[in-house]
Amino acid sequence: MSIRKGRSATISDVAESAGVSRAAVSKVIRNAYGVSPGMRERVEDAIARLGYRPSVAARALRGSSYRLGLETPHVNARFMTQIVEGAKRAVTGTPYQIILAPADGPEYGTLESLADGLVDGIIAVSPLVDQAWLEDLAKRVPVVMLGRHDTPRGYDTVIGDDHAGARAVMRHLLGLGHRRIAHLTEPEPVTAPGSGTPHAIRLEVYRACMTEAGLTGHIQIARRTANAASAQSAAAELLARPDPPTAIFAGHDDMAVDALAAAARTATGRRVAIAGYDNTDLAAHPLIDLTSVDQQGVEMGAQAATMLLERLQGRTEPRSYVATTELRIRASTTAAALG
Amino acid sequence: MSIRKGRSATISDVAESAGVSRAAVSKVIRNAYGVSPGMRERVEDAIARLGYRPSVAARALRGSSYRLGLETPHVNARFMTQIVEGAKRAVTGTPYQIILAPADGPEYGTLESLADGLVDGIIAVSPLVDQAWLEDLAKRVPVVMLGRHDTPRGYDTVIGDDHAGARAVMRHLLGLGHRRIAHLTEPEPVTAPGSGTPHAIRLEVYRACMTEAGLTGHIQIARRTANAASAQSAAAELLARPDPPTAIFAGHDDMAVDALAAAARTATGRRVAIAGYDNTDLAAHPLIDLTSVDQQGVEMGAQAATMLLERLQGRTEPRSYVATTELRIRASTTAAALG
DNA sequence: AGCGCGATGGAGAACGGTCTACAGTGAGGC
DNA sequence: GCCTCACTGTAGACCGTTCTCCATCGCGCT
Repeated sequence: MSIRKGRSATISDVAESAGVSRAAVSKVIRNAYGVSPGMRERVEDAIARLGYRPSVAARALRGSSYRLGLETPHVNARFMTQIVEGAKRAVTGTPYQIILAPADGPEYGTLESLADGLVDGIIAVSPLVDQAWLEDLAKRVPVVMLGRHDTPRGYDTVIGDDHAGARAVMRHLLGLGHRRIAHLTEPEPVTAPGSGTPHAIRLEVYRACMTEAGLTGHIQIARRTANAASAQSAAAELLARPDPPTAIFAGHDDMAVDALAAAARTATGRRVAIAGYDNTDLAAHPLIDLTSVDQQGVEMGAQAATMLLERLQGRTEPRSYVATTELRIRASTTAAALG
Repeated sequence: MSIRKGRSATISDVAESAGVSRAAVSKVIRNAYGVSPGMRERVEDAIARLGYRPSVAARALRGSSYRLGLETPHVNARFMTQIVEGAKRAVTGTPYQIILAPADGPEYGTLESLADGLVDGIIAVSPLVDQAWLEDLAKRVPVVMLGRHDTPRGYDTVIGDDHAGARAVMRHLLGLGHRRIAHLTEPEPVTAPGSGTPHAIRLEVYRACMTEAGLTGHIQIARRTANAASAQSAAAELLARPDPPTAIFAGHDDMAVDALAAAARTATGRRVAIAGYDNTDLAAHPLIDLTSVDQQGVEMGAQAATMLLERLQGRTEPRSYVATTELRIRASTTAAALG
């Protein structure tokens, strides 16, 4: 009963205080079989009296930490809020909690540090890690990858229908009569053909749509620079070209918002149609009013967490969830006069 | 050497593979005293060969997890990105990592679950927890509170100079000739007088400035509703009053951005001067162009993490860091014609 | 030769839980 | 009266580290 100063009560303290064994206390807190009502009551009293809380570290060492780790890349932060929201919703009512691990630079490091026994499962938004490496990781801890268009082996995936979403954007812009449509996207490695990232597919669809429309000559691609979070300068450079685009399809809303800024900053305050992706909450703001693709980020986050919980229940065969997309047309494309 | 399928290598595996004891391996990975160059090399070889990574859970159980927990409230998310950025920067080059714990509802739960042996220190943005409870928490694990204007005992605090910041906003708005200035703030408990929250102080300064200017009769306070993240409806209600304000001082940028939306949505698209707080990156966007108070969020986050590291080094006397503020005047206040 | 000493490596006890195997106990069936 | 059995509760190993002794060894010194 005498707890050392500044230390929390342990299961031994509770056991001593309740006059039972540690194993008995463990049974009570785990709702395990073989506990008489009388003992349950005594133990619960002792727990309340001492303010006992089980040590996550000790639990994790033996079995589960009851924490799910969500790796959040620094870019595209606004979309992540949807994912987090959904994941939190999915674990409500379960003993599990979501913790976030901000990825500084190389995703490998963040993922590994999550896997170092801290969490029972990982949701990652790191499309660039090697598949073999990922399979290896998934052998140790359940993994759900967000936005990875490959055939998952050992892990699960949650993706949006990037083909449909990107095509909807392009059809919309082409339907408005735009011909000089540019694509604003992520730095090179993220869009490498065949890498299976959402941005690679959106770029690929952009190219395909331009080609189908006979606009191969008007294909223009601008990229956010790797070290700057903002895509403003990339967009500005695009608008300053001799033959500037009349429309920009941005790879996600954060870049689209940056493009809006770049357009607003031009000397003439040029009206250029701008579309984004993810339908983040800022897109609906009347001063931004951004046409964007809703890919149900919240639902994606919830599905990802649910899949992890299923794995922890014992599922072993891989699953994939594909979120449907819907184009939200707003003033950022419709109000721009076609130059 | 034979590692069970799907499990990571343990320190024992490394020890066996290198032909040394577990203690020796531990010494090597901790850079402890008493390691010969020869042994170091053999152990490091074995570590590389097996891809060994120490278990965080086991480390945490014995001593340190090398993780610092940052509790992030769901509201005012954009300000949090600054804090996270700063905290990450401060731990760069140390063995520590930042993990984020999104607070769902009651802060007590999130903080306790962080304190359950998961992290070596806690940065919290939960001004509403009871001081005695907090002191108790701080006895078990180092705690830095962000935005808590009390005299810390046992924990540290990082705050902005809310008196100066709020006064700068009010002086600015009054200087522009506004008389009907409203304050848009957080729900009731967060602004309770004497609670020492930033929002309580900003509200208090608002009242004081209005009173000093002889505008007691024009004091109008609107609050975000507790269950809605957005302050749009609160701002809309404000603008629909019979005697609507010509200026709104919003408690932070997210609410200010909501107020901008509400103003833009009015039938007349009313021009109302709007000022925020925190100078989030969106404030500088030309389509938002929000007057706001820069309180050096990144520096606050960095200071908070640094203070934790100091505590972990052994510091025991409490410290407080007060960030200076600077008003960034933008079009959201200067472009509005005074009604 | 005997001694002290710094340098090196190891043995083994924690840390706080979980979980398996087992002991005790009282009731019921024969 | 004895055996079986369901039900409770406990003992003790184990998870993967850290860390405090402790043993050993080579070496210089008296």
